[in-house]
Amino acid sequence: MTIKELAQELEMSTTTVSRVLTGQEKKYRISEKTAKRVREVANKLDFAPNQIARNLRLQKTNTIGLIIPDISNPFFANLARTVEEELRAKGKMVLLCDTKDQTELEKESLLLLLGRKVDGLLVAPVGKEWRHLAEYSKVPVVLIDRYFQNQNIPFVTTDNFFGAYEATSFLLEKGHQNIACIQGLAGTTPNDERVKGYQKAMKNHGLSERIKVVGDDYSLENGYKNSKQLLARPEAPTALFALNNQIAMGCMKALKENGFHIPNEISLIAFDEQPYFELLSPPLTAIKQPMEAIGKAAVEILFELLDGKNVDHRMLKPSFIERASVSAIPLKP
Amino acid sequence: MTIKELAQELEMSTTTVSRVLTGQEKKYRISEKTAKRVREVANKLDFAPNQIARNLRLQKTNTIGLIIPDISNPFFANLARTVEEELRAKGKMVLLCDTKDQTELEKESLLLLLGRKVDGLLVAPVGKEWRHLAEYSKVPVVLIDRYFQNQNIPFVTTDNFFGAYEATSFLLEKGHQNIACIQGLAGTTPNDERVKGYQKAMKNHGLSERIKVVGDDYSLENGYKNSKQLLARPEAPTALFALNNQIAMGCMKALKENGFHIPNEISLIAFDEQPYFELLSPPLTAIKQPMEAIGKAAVEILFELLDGKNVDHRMLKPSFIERASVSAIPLKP
DNA sequence: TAGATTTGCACAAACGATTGCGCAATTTAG
DNA sequence: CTAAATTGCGCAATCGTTTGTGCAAATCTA
Repeated sequence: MTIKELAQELEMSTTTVSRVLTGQEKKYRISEKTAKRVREVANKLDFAPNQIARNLRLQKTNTIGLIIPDISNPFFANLARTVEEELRAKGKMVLLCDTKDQTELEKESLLLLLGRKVDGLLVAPVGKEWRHLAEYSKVPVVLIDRYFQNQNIPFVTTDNFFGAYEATSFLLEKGHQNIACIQGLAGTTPNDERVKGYQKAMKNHGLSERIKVVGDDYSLENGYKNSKQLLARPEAPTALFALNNQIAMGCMKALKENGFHIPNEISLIAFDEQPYFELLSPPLTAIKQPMEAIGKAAVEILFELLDGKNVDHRMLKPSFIERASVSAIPLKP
Repeated sequence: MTIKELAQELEMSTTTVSRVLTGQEKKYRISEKTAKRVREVANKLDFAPNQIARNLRLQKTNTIGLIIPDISNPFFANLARTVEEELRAKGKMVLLCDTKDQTELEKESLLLLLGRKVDGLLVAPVGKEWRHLAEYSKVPVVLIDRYFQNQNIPFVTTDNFFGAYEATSFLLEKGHQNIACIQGLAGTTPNDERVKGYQKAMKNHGLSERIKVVGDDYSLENGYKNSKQLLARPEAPTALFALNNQIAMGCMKALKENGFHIPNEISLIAFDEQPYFELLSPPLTAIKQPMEAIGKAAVEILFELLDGKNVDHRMLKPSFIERASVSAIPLKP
């Protein structure tokens, strides 16, 4: 049913109907009597305006594009959930794109979404390239999680440096000196910041030469493979710091397979909390990112941009969840 | 840049430009020379047609609505991933709605998506009501996971009865007789089918009077609470069958808290496999749903519907993953 | 060479809403 | 009672595409 048919039913012009239904009756001096009748009949006939036509006319779609590297990663799934909820509350819908951590798919997604005239974009970028994000976008963009220094695209992220510094310091205070860090995708900001936090803590304890960073992506396999290699060395580490949840799983798998007892023989900390961490054995010590706050902040910033305001980035503090996967090491003489 | 501006640049009509860019040059006898020039200039100027306008004119949006109870549940997150990938390959995009397992939000989502003229709908419904799904929809709908008997809405689902029957039989063969089943949302088809599978297996072993089904939703808390209650009874079960992954987590948490050793003192099986199950201790025996196949099948069916074909439902076999959370019980005399 | 075909493109009407402007009818002012 | 002001609503353009139809120019037929 179109507004035209509705107008015929009412025996008046589409103009009047439209004005009533968009709440402009006063502005255009439609009599209350007419307005009431319009609303009643529209209701009775279940009239709903064609959004496509509205979008075209109003040059606005009330749609936000959400670009994410991997929705099956619980980190991003949670993000999507919060974002969807917040946007829905503000009358927007979300077009979802999963890039599988491939920059090419990210570019393609960007173009597709812009072609569909989204009002804005929320992007958790792959993180290696940024030009396409800055160039193509005529609409407001907010980056999430991964971002780019000096690029003037607003972002919201965890304070990765702080979290990693804290975690490493915790291990150091427990007496660990031989701590290896298994990183994710090098070159992406969160990863590099976490590595820096780890390095800084090591340096502060005078252990610069003990710094050891291995690994090259955010996968379970990466954690698994590198753990095995580390354990095989003569100077095997006494503690592992896994830079995301999937890497941590890989570590755990490797440690168990090789018969290393956690935490008696080796300690483990993960960046990224997951609900099941408390059920593992031992329960896993982790740095928790404020997922919900991140999602909310991103939407907030996006709306400020849509309002034409100038906004900066936002960096949120992670929290430290101490569990049983870390044990103290007696001080060596 | 609009097609009009592009046409001016080329000094020809929008008609011609449009026909070339939509590949109808032969049908409308545009000379190859002209066509080539159009394509070149369009490329150089990065012209991309306004999809909103196309959608309006073509009465087709190339957009599919995806309605899901909870995207933060890995089961559905995985589903979303597959669906997005399959749809993208076919040139469709997905509008995402999360209903938080509330029928009201599901109805609202349905209306919103229809207002936006999606070409079709993929719905993992809350599952208690179905009228809105059948009534409102002028577009093809495929249900996923939860479905409705006799409703003539095509669906794709795991063979829940079979999976549950198999799991229960496995426990029975191991000598368990006192097996409790902790269910999810009663009244939803997958849940009820799983319960039936459990009951059938028990009956086949002559244990009808030992059938015990408790619980009332798909949450961790439900699994936790009911496990505690079961354990407190004089005739505590020797095995638990948790009807989804979150319930299983709740069971595990309760068992650990109460100091019950799995599987020595009590066995546990979960319906729904998750990647981290193998890392729990003990690794959790589970019934794995063919997630990817489900997503693919759903998209396939949807396209058949869009092609005007008549399709029935599809029921996919789950697989059984045996791990260490079940032990045998010596036969009683 | 005249008429019939074919070739190559453009006009203008959709798609379904919103909105600036105008124009009667009614009310108010004087 | 007439002119001015107000009230109540509709005409038609517009958003950016696609497409049925028409109309010249070029080519072919005989």
